[in-house]
Amino acid sequence: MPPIKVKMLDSENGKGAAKAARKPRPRAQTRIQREKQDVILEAALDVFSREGFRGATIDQIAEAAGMSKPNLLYYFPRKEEIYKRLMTSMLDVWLTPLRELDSVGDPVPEIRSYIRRKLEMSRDFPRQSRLFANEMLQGAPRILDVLEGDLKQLVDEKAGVLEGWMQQGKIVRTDPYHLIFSIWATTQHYADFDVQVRAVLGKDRGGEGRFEDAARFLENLFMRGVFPHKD
Amino acid sequence: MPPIKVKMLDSENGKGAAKAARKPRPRAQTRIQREKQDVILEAALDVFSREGFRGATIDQIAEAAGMSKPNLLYYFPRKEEIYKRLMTSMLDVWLTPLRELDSVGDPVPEIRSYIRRKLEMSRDFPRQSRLFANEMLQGAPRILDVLEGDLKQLVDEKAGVLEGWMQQGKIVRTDPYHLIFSIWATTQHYADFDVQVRAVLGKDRGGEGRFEDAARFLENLFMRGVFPHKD
DNA sequence: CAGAAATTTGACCAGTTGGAAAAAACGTTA
DNA sequence: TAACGTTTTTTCCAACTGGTCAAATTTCTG
Repeated sequence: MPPIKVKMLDSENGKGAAKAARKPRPRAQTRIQREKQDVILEAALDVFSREGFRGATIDQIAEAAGMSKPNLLYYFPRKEEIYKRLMTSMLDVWLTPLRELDSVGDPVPEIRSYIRRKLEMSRDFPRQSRLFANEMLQGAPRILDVLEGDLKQLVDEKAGVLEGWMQQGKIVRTDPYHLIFSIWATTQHYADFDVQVRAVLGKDRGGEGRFEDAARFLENLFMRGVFPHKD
Repeated sequence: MPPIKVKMLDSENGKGAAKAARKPRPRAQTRIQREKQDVILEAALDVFSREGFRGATIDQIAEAAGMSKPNLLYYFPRKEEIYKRLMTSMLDVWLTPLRELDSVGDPVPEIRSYIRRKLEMSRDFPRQSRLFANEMLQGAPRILDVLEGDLKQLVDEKAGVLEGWMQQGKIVRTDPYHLIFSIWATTQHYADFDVQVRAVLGKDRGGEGRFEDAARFLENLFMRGVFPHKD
């Protein structure tokens, strides 16, 4: 009955999707459908990223989206659908910076701008970062297959790129996987642990400028640490 | 009625604690009380670190602790008590490595061993790390005062130590706060994002050796990045 | 061992939760 | 405007939630 078909990263259940409608015309999405779905996803991002999957309630999401619970359930027949949709779309965006790491480019600006872009994502999409972190903390029960599949593959490839640069002597010889981890960790920290960062920096230094400072610091850390130095 | 008095980092509610017992003898803790409380806290750490405060249920904790819900509630009359106890004791342990950073020592081994100890904590107490991370993701509603108080104070002090070293030219001149953040981020990553790390490293490299590799990598990153280099 | 204190259990409760069903309201288009 | 598909609201429910309470059981102490 629900007119929304969601592409999901399902792995186990293949039963709920049956129940063929009498009029099998899916009939393309309405304008309202698209709009409301966006509103819901936006609200859900807020709630899920704070409370995690179990901690979030449909009521909270519905209220944040400015609609009644049954109305919300009309668009996403179950809580998990919302979460999955958020997850997949987030993962896609989230990995774009790494995908753009180009073996053809020069290592220094390539790595530098990768770090910068990742930091910008923490600044501009902190909730997505937290959503992801929340899933990780829970042991990634819903996206483990993605991690072991697409993500591993992408990282393997980029680790290869880094290793190539190392062999050419363009960057210091080190573990490419842990290098990637450290970039993830340091940049995402500013989204996931934002409260702590701001609390420690205090009112004066905890403003928007903290991202500038972080960028400067990280660039320094990685450049001096990762690249051969001759001074 | 409940014989357990918990030291908590309360900030607002000062009402529930009243209700003076008729026999005001607190009567010291029983052996059973100590044992069971430990069992409960252990179980609660498991559940809270995975599900967060809201996501965790007393039933889950009780089952993990091998006792009935009312029995558990006999020792900790409310869910929040358990959480607070975990939080305070965890925070204390968690900051020990930073407290030990000694201004008198030599910067290189001091910072190096700080990183090592933090990484060891991620390896040996990953659930504590995740518990903390979970609280951060939620905006630290229950420990914000600690962050802005004790934690900030400690970090301010240690940032001062780092700055001293910088002025002596013993370490590279950089932002001491973000340096501390980056050590936190990179080391805690191996606890909080453990699933991801293992998924990406794969079966062959994802074993226990990953902490060795991480230690080697991080040492390299920070030493070469933070300290003046003359080769 | 008796009695008291400590511990455990079972039954229970009110509020919340995810979700179903159906009817009502709305919008569109022939 | 009538008919039909879409959207929204109302009502409802069973399972789960945090927590209470009194009774039953176990453990300790004199």
